[in-house]
Amino acid sequence: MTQKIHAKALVHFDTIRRCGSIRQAARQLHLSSSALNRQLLELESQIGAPLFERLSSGLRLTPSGEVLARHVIHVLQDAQRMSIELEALEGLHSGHVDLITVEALTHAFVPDILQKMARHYPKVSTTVRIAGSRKAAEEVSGGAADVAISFLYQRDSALRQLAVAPFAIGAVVPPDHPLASRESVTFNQWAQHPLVLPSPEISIYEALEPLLRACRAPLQVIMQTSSFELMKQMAKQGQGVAFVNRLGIEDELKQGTLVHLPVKKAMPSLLGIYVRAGRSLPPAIDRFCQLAAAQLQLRQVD
Amino acid sequence: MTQKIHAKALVHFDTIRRCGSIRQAARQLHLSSSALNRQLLELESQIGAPLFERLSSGLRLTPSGEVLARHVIHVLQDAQRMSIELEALEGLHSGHVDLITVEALTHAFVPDILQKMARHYPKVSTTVRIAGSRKAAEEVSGGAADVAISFLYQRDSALRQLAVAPFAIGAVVPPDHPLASRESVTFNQWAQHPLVLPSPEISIYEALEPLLRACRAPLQVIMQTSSFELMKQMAKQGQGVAFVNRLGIEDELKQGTLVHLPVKKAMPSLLGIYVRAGRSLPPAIDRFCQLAAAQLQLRQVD
DNA sequence: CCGGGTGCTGCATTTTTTGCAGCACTGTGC
DNA sequence: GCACAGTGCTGCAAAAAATGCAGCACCCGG
Repeated sequence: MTQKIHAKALVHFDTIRRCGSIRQAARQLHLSSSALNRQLLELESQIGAPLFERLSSGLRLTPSGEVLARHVIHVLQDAQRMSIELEALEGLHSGHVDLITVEALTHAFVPDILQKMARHYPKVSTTVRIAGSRKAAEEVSGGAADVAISFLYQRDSALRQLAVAPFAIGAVVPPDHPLASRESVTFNQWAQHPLVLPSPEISIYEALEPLLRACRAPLQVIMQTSSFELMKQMAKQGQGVAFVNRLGIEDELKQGTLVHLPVKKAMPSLLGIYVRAGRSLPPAIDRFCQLAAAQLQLRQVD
Repeated sequence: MTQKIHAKALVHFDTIRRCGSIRQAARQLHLSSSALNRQLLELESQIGAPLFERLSSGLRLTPSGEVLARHVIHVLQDAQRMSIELEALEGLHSGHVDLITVEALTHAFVPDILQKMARHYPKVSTTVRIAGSRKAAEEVSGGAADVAISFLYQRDSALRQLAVAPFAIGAVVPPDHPLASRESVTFNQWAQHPLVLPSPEISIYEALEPLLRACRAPLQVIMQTSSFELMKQMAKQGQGVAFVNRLGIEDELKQGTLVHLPVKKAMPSLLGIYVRAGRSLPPAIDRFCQLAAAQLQLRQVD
């Protein structure tokens, strides 16, 4: 992304122009259409002339709009050029990212991000701490870490969510498990088997808890742990059924040593990237977040 | 002035660069130094590098700062160019200014502005209404007029003050008046003579009122009027002493038919240019205000 | 005539910007 | 040597701006 030096209204105008529609641009910019509309009206008032013709199907540039559009394009392009110039000068040849995340992401998700980070910005150093999902969020809102990549259910006004993606929670068992071939299984059916449950520090606990309460049959809980790795190993050895999302067991799924069977009616995990609200991100952290968001989108679709 | 399309921070950065000092730039921009300082810090945080070296006597650009400065200069220059292009297109070939002002300014101040306006922007139409100073302000805050050029003592949060200048209030008499040759005269001395006083609608009343209350001698008020012209004529004919500021009697002062003797301890009149607060000005009104502000500065110094 | 698309607006809320007052520091002149 | 005027910077509270929600009017294709 180009520098965020320039007035939002200009970038927004540019987006509206490209989309040909306010509402569509709003979706692309993660803004409400009303906010965007008002920015456009304000801009037109400043210019003193309408920038778009309002057609029933959207917008088309007026002559004045084209003049402004040219200017904005020049400005944003030159900003991009300057951005590169600044980076070459010193921008991303220094900097540090203090990341805090959860154990489940240490197997693939976070290493992948770090690899890309190291490739693009080798001079940026990184520290990674592991914590429970809520604890990770607290560290960021308290300023003790720059970025959290964590599963959170409730929004926190002290945090800004840069990206999110849902990941279905499923039962995890070896492929030879009796229920492994079923298309879908309800939680009550799993409840008959030995269970490996997360302890409350782990976010999945929150998603599972309503199901556990609703389940009237006696549960055979053979272990409750905050260690994702331990849950996974227990599942792998067939000692019990664990409940997690895809992330962190993707190798095993590919190798066929585990199968992941989505649990009906379970809230999906919400993996998000969080920074402290109201903070302007230094370039190193900004780039890190962009890479992380890209990685998130990548994992979500495949 | 160039378009106000761009982020304030950029224009402010440019001003800081030219001034070489935050506090000086703040004065020039009519901002507090703290606000400006924070904008600079925020900008540096966005860029990820300091833009100025802090010397004890001010600021000097760093290499990163020079890169940004170049970009900003390009942007602002191109904005200027675009501005002209837009005006040529349609900007100031239409538009209307709804002005409300006070009688005293109809002799020279407002006509001068209107003349310049007509010369620079012949297609912009203007309406001018006359009212008492407070009434004029109300019309603007209520949206019934675009601009007020008026004397106001108390600030109104519904109004934005684009410019102000103080004008000393003085006694106005023909040159052959007994006290005309005095260097300075106290209000009490004037009180012995026949007085022509303003009525409360006129702002000068507010400035005079404390002096009138403080004056224990019996006053010989031969007339109280809201008509500036009437006060002036009464003074000219020697029927009584009027109290006004220089504006509106400048012709007579130049011709020598009246003299203006500042009254000690009288609050000066505060002539200001006002628009509704929180409003973004259409180009025509914006230009009008700029011309008016320039005229204000012109009259103030000479 | 319905449903989904558009731009737009009033209102309450959140977020950002601003000014005031005051701190620490640095040269300058007496 | 020491007050003094100048600098940049910061905590806090008030002012201002941006935003989202819900809902309006409109238009077009089924």
